[in-house]
Amino acid sequence: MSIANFKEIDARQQKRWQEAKLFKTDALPKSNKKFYCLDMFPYPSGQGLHVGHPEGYTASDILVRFKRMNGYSVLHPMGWDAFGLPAENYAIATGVHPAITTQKNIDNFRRQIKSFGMAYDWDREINTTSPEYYKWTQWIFLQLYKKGLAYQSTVPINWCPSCKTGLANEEVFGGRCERCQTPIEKKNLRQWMLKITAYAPRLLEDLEGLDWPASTLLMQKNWIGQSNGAEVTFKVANSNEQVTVFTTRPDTLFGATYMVLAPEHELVLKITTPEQKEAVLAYQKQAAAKSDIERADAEKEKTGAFTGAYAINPVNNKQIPIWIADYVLTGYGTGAIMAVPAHDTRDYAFARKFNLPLIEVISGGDISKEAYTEDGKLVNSGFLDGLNVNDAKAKMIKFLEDNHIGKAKTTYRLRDWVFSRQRYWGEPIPIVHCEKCGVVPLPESELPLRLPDMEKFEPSGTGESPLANVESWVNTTCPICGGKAKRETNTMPQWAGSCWYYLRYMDPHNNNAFVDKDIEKAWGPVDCYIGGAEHAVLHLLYARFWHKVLYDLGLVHTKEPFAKLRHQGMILAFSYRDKNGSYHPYEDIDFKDPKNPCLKDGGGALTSMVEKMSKSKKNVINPDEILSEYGADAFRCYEMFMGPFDASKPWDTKGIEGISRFLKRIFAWAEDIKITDIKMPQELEILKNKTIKKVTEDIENFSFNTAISAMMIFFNELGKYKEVNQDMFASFMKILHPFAPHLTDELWQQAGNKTFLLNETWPKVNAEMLKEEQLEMGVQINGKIKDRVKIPASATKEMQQEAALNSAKIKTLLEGQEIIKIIVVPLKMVSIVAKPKK
RNA sequence: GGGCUGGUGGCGGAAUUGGUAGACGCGUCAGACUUAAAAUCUGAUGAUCGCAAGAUCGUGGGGGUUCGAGUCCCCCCCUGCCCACCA
Repeated sequence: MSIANFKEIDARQQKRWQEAKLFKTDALPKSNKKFYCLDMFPYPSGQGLHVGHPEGYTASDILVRFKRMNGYSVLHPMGWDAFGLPAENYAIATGVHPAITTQKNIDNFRRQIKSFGMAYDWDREINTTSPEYYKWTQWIFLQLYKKGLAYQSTVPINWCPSCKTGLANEEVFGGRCERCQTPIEKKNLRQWMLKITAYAPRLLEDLEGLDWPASTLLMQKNWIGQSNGAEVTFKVANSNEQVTVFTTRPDTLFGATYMVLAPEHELVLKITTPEQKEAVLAYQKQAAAKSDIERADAEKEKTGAFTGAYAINPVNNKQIPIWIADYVLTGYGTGAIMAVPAHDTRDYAFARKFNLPLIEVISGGDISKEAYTEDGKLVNSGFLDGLNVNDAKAKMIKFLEDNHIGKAKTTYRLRDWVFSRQRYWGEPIPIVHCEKCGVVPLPESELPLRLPDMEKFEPSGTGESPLANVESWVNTTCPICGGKAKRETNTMPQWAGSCWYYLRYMDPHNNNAFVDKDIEKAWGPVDCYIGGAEHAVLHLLYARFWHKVLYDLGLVHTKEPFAKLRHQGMILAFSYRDKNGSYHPYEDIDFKDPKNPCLKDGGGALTSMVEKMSKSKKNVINPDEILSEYGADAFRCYEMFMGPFDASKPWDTKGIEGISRFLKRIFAWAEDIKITDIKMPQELEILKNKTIKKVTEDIENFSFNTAISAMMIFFNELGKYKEVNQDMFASFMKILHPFAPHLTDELWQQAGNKTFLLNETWPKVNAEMLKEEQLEMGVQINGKIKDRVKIPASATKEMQQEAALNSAKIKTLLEGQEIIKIIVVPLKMVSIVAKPKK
């Protein structure tokens, strides 16, 4: 019996696969059975692969190998999302060009990913920073521009004083920069914007029918944030001005006791009375100076100022005061609200603070204590009195529309997308600014517009990109008039390249189009997309938006890019702290007493926690080390065995030992056995069929952990046999192959086969065989399990009942008892209800 | 504050529509092999009581529905994630 050398097996098999071009995908699927399985491509960071990366890649690899063995043409590509801040920041610090850093990191990532034996077609590898790729990112931008979906705007943007760049709302968390945690400031800058809001209704509607995790669908829904309500126009008293407000509660219009404009609202200074001017200006100044953190703090006291002006409620002609306050946001609705303090918690707090009146219009609550926001009967509301909230809404909207003072209106929380960054390491925006002609898109023939070489990458600090310093690049001629012009110096955000990469994989070397139409029709859409839940909103929403634009242009044939989506959970790790709070590495810990881990050197007891891996917590696992110790197959199987695919779960290096033992046992067994044409015992045949069925279903359901468990149970039995027939051996090798491809191909070839398992056919389940199985059934008396009896899988209800009543133990227990009822659960149990005889 | 998750042995986790809780693996203990250790193999392993057969209790806590609840209903507690004045 020899010991498996997994390192050698990995190397040998990977070489054979490569020489045989085993993973090469044809230009088009062979039939309509196609399977496009996509991993979210990584950002190639300097740290190398995290143990979390291969979790998703292994799952997609299992699926792809499984589908291929089931006769599908598969597309399974990998590439690099390589633009981004870390490489640029590294360049600023060291002077090393981002292209060099990026290339080095990509080479390392590719080496690591290849070492796991993933069945990627590496001929389709893409890199978002290569001009051949970003040519088409720029090309799509031009299409967006031509459709009027890209526009310039001077907007108060989120400015990170540390990164010296603007950030999208989505990159700001809690008022701080997503990357460096610096508090955000406001800065007015000219920006390129993408009109994603134009697609808000479709981005919402088309979520229906996607096979995505429910929580992700919900997050997208909330992010788009549809709310249905009405716009109502109020005249300003003693003035020609009018204010339109948006409300989701038109039913409460009779309860409006004041109005609030956002401090930045354009009408504020026009309507403010001279007496109030000073107070209003002071408040505006104060609001502008506030940081986002302060403004977003919902717990803080309400603030505001009275303008001196009054608005006329169009339904009852009452005059109500107009205030300004920063709890009303410029960017949402119309930037103005009618305040109904009796039935809105924010208005209630504001009215209490400034002693504004309340009018109850919906009964059911106690408005002397708090705002009442639930349903109830309308009161004090003229023609709405007596209705419930929903009916009142409908009736009010009809009234508003009939009298031309308002209309039904749907608004969205979604904002347009700030699509420019004042950065070097991104796709140049293919636009020139001509002195005569203004904004001129670059002709498509001039793409790609390459990034110029640079030596210094510091941001200008004024808000302009470092590209502004490269005069030879910036100064150009206008494509229309030939006159003097300057290139756009903003670059695209990191999300740009990932908005369409899944299309490029289908046709990665096409020089004439971003993807050939027929090829897209054959491979699209992505059948299964796998990646982390952290992209549940941003990347997935942006990519859907671009896809819909391309769909409208007739360039892709489906409305949605990703038919099915699954997230892998995060891989965490145990960390151990002593009573002083210091972390200790795994090697220093004694686990003798499983309930009380302590330090090996006699130090005190430790408390364990499951946390994210980080150097400071001394719990980082390096995939390269694991791989060289246990081999690729053990790594793959362990990550799949740890727990449910989508749950976050802690890495436990002890756990991989168990998997490694499982694989070693298989190797030792396979080296030892004789493969002949003997007949195997029926119990083993039954178990084999059961296992095939279970593994097949589990792969389809992403239950990889239980699939491995089923194969362990099978092998615990199979491993006892020293002579097996070809079918038994082949079936086991085939179902294990997607999980442990190196070991199984090695053993397959050792057994004299010239083929690769990937080209073999997935084993079929013999349903007849499963009927022969002997099952153990529970017998309950009055709800408690009293005995277990054997029945065949083909047993009828009558046979089950008979078997239960024939049990000696049950007979004894039923002596002197009267049976009231017998419940038979098919193939599971018999439940007897009995009570003592009188 | 809102939304979404999840809470099962010492640990990771199993458990179709309510139907035998703890599969599989780790760890631990005992035994075999060994001069010894490692590796490997065999067995035991939810808790409590008991020599034993067995009994009782057990899926965050408390109630309920049911012949039967980890699973369904009501109340409460805790974890993690996301969003936070969206009218």
